[in-house]
Amino acid sequence: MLLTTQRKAVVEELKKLRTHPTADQFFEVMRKKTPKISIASVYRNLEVLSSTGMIAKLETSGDKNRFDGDTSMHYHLKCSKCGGFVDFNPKGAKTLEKSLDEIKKLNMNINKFNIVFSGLCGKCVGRTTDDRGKSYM
Amino acid sequence: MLLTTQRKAVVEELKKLRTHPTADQFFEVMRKKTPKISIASVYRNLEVLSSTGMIAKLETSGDKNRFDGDTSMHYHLKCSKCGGFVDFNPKGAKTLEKSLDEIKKLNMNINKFNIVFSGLCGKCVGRTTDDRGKSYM
DNA sequence: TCTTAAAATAAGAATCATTATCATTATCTA
DNA sequence: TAGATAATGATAATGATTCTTATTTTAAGA
Repeated sequence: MLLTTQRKAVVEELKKLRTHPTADQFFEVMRKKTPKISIASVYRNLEVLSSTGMIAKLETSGDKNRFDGDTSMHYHLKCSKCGGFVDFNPKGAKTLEKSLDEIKKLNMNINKFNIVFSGLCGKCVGRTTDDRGKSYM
Repeated sequence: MLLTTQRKAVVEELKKLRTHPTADQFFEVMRKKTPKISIASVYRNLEVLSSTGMIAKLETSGDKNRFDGDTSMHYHLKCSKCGGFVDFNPKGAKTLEKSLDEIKKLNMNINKFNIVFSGLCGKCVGRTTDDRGKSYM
């Protein structure tokens, strides 16, 4: 993958945001900076950049994928009414219970969680793969 | 919401599966039992049944939503190559680190996790809402 | 058990986010 | 700078999901 001028700009602009935009929302942001950019390039580049770990793809959105310039380990809190996404850093809260206590203090009424670990299963380990997701371990 | 014969059948058939099917995959399963069923009804009923908590929706949009008849608290392990989804019960593993240790024993090479808590944010609590997600707390 | 209103269903059309195509342009390497 | 490779822009194609509407089922009261 080439780190082109456009791709650098995508990473840079995404890192400025704390809004966890969808691809089409981010297209509008990029368009203000570089009006010639194509929506196909935005989709393509968000995908390829997240596959290398330079940005993060939030795959538990319920609807569209969202992207995050912050690749450090953190959780997300999603409001099921307004659709807003905010970060939650579980630094002190080692267990799920502790995290939920912390989240309650944020005035957030959690009623659901989606926890998905992804990687290669036993059958697929050893096969050639394009998966180059960033490791947190 | 009426618990019609069809909806009872949807819940019953989904609970038989451990495959976490997408809506269209589940349509094929249902069709074998009740050939007249419409794909629109499958989408509609999986949605409404998960909104009441009778079944679970796996909001791992990475691709399509998947549905799970098992509504007990558990995590999911997703293979990024073959696309398979399997359950992980974190009963003994209180912390994320412990969970990751357990998952390694399952011969699964995790390189990513998505953790999303959902509910109502401070602004939206108190507003009327259609959100009736099942509470785990 | 009828009757009636409300809710659910089937079938297919419409929508719309995402992906694919392909000609053009940018980038890398020698 | 030239040639090879990869990326981009524009737009068409795809396909999953939602919407529409006529019909059927359901619940509950007479």
